[in-house]
Amino acid sequence: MTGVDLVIFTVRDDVLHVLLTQRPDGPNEPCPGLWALPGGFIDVEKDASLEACARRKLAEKTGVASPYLEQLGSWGGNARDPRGWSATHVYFALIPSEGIEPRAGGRAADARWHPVRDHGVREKLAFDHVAILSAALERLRNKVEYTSLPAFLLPEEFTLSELQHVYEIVLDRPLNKSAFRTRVRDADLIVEVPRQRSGANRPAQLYRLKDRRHPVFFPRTFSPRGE
Amino acid sequence: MTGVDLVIFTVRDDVLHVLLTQRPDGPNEPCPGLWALPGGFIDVEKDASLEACARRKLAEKTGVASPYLEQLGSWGGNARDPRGWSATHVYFALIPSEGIEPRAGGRAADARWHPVRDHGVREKLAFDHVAILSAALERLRNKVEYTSLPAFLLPEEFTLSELQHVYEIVLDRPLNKSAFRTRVRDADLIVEVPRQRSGANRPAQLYRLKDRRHPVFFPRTFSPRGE
DNA sequence: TAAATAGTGTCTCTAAGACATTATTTG
DNA sequence: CAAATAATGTCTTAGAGACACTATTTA
Repeated sequence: MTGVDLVIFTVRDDVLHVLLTQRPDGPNEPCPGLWALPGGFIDVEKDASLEACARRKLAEKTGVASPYLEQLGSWGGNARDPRGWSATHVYFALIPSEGIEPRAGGRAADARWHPVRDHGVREKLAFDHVAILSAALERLRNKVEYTSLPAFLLPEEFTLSELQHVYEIVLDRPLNKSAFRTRVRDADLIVEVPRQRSGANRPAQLYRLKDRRHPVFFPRTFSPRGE
Repeated sequence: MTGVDLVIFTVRDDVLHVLLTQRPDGPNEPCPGLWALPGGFIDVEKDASLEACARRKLAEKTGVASPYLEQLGSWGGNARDPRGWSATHVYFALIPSEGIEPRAGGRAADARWHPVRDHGVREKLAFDHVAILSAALERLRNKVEYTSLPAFLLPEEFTLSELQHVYEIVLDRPLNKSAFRTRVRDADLIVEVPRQRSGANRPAQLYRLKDRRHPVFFPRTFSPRGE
């Protein structure tokens, strides 16, 4: 049986979160009551491709129409599901948290954002989802070093300080301000919008992405970890 | 029906090659006579996992026991195979060409190395294998910029000049000699072997990889120059 | 000796990092 | 005014690129 699973990340209250659904209880249900990555099976009528299936499930769970989505990989074997040999195609999504509340749908008894600590989530996960989540985190943290991925965690308009802040959250380390700004400018990934964010201080210029679907690759990583 | 396909690269006569098999002719065979990536279906008895299946097929086709192997991604949809909705898990392998001759096995009428030009191969390919090969090439060429992947295309012992040469073949551009050498040295990925390669010139020191399974990631790409 | 390739040294340039400084708002 | 954050400038440093130079072998 071939399925599609999703690792959906967002940032809420300055912490990275992942969306999980609770497995239903029941006599023939595998991993009853455990938290799992949202997913399901391909509908050969509705889904023209694997990615179409992933987009459909993502819309069902979050209501987000066009988030950043990329394939993470696939996991398959005889040990991951008590019912026998199985394989799943896993996709990886980044969405802004503003105005998004997870929806319970179908057999997913409950869907909730879970804060991501060091290498995963506090709760015990179903199937091999610990390994999948861990791979997703590794992918995210690697790509943050040399791409514009964190921008997809922000709402449509954002300031440069806000952008730097999500980078710092995902990387879990501070970045240099002027280096960050020249890098972002040089990469030509954002455009000014004629508006500013004001507060009890100097107002900040607002920007939006030139392309909300494709990330930009920087020529270097942030900090050559030569150590 | 879920399958596993392989994109197996090697370098022969200073040119990148990919291994292809010819589809069998027959009344109910899809894409008869066209060249295709080697692959097949999972054997739930023999294959404990997707990767195990890929390694088994690779050994069958090439006889290579422990090559560099990584997952490339999966392709699935209703348009890729005339028989209907299908999905395949694709793996990506790099092997040295020395002493390796492709083996025809099972229904693969013929297996041959095909030179890779710009974006693929001269022959028409079966199914969606043009897209898969193109993705594999993109992955390879990207990773060559910041990893030690090309080293897996060389035999166990090699000189620094030979290593630089495979990089140049895959990248299709010359590299700076001294920069290349300091980078490789600093990355701590090779060790000297007490032997030299001699010819009609100064003999060259031979090296081997410290780890023939995992690539090393360099802190920067080769040429950040914004084209 | 010349030819050939191995291997190193020097200089420049780009972009990151550290950190100080200036700018512009509100209370 | 002070407080707060935005935005920029200056100096240093790491590593890539260009390219010249030295080293060591065979014929």
